[in-house]
Amino acid sequence: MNSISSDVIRGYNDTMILYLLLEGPSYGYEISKQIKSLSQEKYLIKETTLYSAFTRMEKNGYIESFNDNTENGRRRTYYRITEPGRAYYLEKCAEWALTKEVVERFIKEGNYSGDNQ
Amino acid sequence: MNSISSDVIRGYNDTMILYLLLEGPSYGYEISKQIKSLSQEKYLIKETTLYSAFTRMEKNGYIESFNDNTENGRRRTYYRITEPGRAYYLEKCAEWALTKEVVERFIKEGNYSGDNQ
DNA sequence: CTATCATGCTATGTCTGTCGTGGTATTAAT
DNA sequence: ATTAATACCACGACAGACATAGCATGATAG
Repeated sequence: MNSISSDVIRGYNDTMILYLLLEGPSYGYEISKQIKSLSQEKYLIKETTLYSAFTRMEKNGYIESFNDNTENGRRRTYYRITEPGRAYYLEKCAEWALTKEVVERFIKEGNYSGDNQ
Repeated sequence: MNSISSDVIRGYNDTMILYLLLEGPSYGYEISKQIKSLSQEKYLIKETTLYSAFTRMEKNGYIESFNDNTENGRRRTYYRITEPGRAYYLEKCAEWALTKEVVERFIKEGNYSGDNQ
């Protein structure tokens, strides 16, 4: 047990992406690297999962795409978070608090001795 | 926000069911009532979700079904947890700890002032 | 005795998010 | 030239959750 299976974190991919977009516009490859490092390699989002999340969230109005026309490097699609996106993110944070509370009533703690790190 | 959407808790239905089975054999209707009350009405598992979880987990060897032949009330299918089921449950608990740790790096706490239930 | 409600379970098909596979294209380094 | 890292996308498969619908028993009320 050193990484997270996808159907456990399912439903929080969008939240993680939006969190990173709160700090400013970004694009696919960068987001995936940030998720990797912020999670300390414990969660690696799949490319297809990421890009389909972009598509879905843009359709839902949570993010907007645009192109960087300073135009020195590679072609990229940038995304920025919208106001509905911020609201959605906050909802998900509240929902997380509830979920955590509920799930933990069904979890037995202990006996995985605190691994350092 | 007073209930939990399903794809958030997806991946923990099995864990919740197994937790309840740790205390002894049980059956569908009872489990659903217990999930409701233990979660303080915050999560209501759908019947079809519950019974398909039973089927899946029995196929995976995490639970076993049997009939109560004291036979005074309705026909029920009871389930008991197996050894692999216990092991699986403990794995999920460990995974939960990891998941929680990761997800919380992407969550902004605060500003949902503790609503009194 | 029949209607109704709570209990208890199952069959069938749909939907959604994740992901495997495979492909395209640009840039930088060897 | 070739390779690796970057950057993205199309397509289809799959699994879990769920809507809908149905069946059957037992208890309670009229």
